[in-house]
Amino acid sequence: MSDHQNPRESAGPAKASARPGSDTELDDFICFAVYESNLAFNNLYRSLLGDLGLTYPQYLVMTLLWRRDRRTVREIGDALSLEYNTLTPMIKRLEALGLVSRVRDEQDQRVVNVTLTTEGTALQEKARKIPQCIAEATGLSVPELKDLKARLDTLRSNLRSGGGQE
Amino acid sequence: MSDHQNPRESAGPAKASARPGSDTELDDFICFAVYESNLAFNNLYRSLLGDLGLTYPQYLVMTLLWRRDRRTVREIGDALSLEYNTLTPMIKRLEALGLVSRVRDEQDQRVVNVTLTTEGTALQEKARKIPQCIAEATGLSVPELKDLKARLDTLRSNLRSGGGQE
DNA sequence: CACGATTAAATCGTGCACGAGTAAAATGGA
DNA sequence: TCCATTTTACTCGTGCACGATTTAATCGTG
Repeated sequence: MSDHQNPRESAGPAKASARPGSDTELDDFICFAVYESNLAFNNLYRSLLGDLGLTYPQYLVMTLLWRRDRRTVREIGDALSLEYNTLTPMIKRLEALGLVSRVRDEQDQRVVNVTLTTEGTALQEKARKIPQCIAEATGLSVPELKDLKARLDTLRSNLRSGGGQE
Repeated sequence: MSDHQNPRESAGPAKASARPGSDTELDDFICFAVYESNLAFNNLYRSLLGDLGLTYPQYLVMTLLWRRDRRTVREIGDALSLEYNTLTPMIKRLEALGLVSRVRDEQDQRVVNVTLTTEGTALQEKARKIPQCIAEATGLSVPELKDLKARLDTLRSNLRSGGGQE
């Protein structure tokens, strides 16, 4: 009925950055700030990764493999907090692109090992400039980024422990 | 080839929260911290919104309408940074749930006005406790949340201005 | 050895997000 | 007035994310 009823006792008022032009009516939702920041990152990555033919989640998987090759699907899922039903199709797409190969483990036939192909390894060169571009696009200094990351890690840890098995 | 080559001059070292158990190999990516926080929020909202039969993006749309009813699809898209191709099916699902109605504007036949149904308005009562639950699940104080939100707003603004039309 | 329980992975269905393309209404000059 | 342009919305195809279910391999314990 009424026009502006804010649940401000919960998530905080935070009317700081309300510019007249932008419709920031969900200012007091911290989750919305995270949601929007994630969308902004995705869109930035989309333009940067277009040359490589990768999506952002695919880039994360490739980054893991560039750092340490030969991982199981489960290991990748643990690192990215993703389930098999997300990863299996995604890794199959990377396989179709010729970047990774999926082979059953000899010792344990349940396990699928994901390894880089020559082409997948070579792609790392073309991706080397990306972290630098991202860091610059944030417009924040290294200490600021470090601090923000620490706060987000705390937030994420709290959210998982609270929502998971309370 | 080599085992650990970190692009740490760009996105910051940030080896602070590396616990032995959790596989945090993407620590130095600020984007990854945002990505993971967003996933954590989504999963928390999923459990909270299950009773209402809403998804998180649907909840955001409903929240906008609860604050001010009768919005065009464009207004909703501006508020959430979403395109028509995302919103049109989503709002049609809300319509199928009986929560909103979509009617063409009399003056401008291009415009579709989205308004709450009686049922949609009534749903606000059941959703009233959610912001409080979310705020508590973050485990952060109101000043901390306010500060974190301000930093994310800066980050998002920088990302958009840099990646958009440079 | 046998057999229930656990684990790794895959499949299916739903919904969000976006690029590309389409359609129709409204607008703005020449 | 007329027509190109803009605006609003929609459709289609692809990929991510997850709940629910399924399959196959391995483990554990009697």
